[in-house]
Amino acid sequence: MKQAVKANREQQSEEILKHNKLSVTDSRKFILAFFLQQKGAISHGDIEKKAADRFDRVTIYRTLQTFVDRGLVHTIPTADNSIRYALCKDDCGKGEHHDHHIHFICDKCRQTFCLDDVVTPEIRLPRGYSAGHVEVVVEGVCKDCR
Amino acid sequence: MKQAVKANREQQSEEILKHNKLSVTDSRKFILAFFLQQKGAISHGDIEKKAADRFDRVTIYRTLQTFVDRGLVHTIPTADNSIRYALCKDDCGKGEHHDHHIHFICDKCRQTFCLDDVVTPEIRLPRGYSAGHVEVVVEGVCKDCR
DNA sequence: CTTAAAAAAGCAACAATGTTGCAAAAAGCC
DNA sequence: GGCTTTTTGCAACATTGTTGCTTTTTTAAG
Repeated sequence: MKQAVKANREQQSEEILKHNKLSVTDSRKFILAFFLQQKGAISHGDIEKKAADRFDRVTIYRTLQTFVDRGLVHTIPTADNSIRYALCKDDCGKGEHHDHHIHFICDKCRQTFCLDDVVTPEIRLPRGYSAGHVEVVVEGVCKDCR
Repeated sequence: MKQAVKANREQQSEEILKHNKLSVTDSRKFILAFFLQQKGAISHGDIEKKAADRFDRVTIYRTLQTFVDRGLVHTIPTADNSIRYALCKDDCGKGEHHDHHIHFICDKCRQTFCLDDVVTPEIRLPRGYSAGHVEVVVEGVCKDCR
């Protein structure tokens, strides 16, 4: 049963890669499947632990970079100097990101979530400043930990 | 003339340190004066460059950590893996931070500013989530670069 | 001003994280 | 299958951050 779910994620990963005109390789399938399995955002370290020597560290860095470049994942800023990555939703697609959603970091489980349903608010800036991207990170307790 | 301004910042730094019951040392005065001089937020690297071997790298790390612990400065999350620090305003004070303001990163000069007058908006979270701290980072073009 | 206790700085060594160049291997394509 | 392009693995290196310990500086008290 669980085997079937995993196989499905592998299948799904392969389709996503092809759809984005990326070569289908073991590491990319593995990392993408990890993203699909994961509810929250993940870091390079998370992948390295999970992969456990199946791939070179450098490969993981490069794969993540490729995914970011192609708009498959986006980065989430954190205060503790560890870049986290999360899968982009369909509406991100090629080129620009439309990640209007906010990010949530749980103080207890330390997981990072994309709250896709919560839209970033309009920010009124002082005269002279023009806004591009707005990033909102909320820290608190998630629904599983409360 | 400029000499006087600099001397004044040194003086001011010393007062802040004493007010926070911290020993007055060269490195602390230097780093605090740098914060006072700077409009935006600064990183460990910025200080290291500015200090140019006057202090050990470790001392800078520890000084920054002390300042954060004592509530003199706060950290700002960024997407590019470099922790940035900014001076806290008076209302932060001892213990908890009240940095309700948002942060602004200029795409052109890459400086980070605290927009003290812009208050973080209320965020309506999905059922089950409870919010603690809310961090808003806006990227765009600052008033000096437009 | 001198001095003893406390705090901070400097040094060295280490750990973690991220980057680059290049040769070998795998994927894509006819 | 064979050829071209892309990706991987490896090694070496750069940057960033941490820890333990000794020396120096600061503080506070006489």
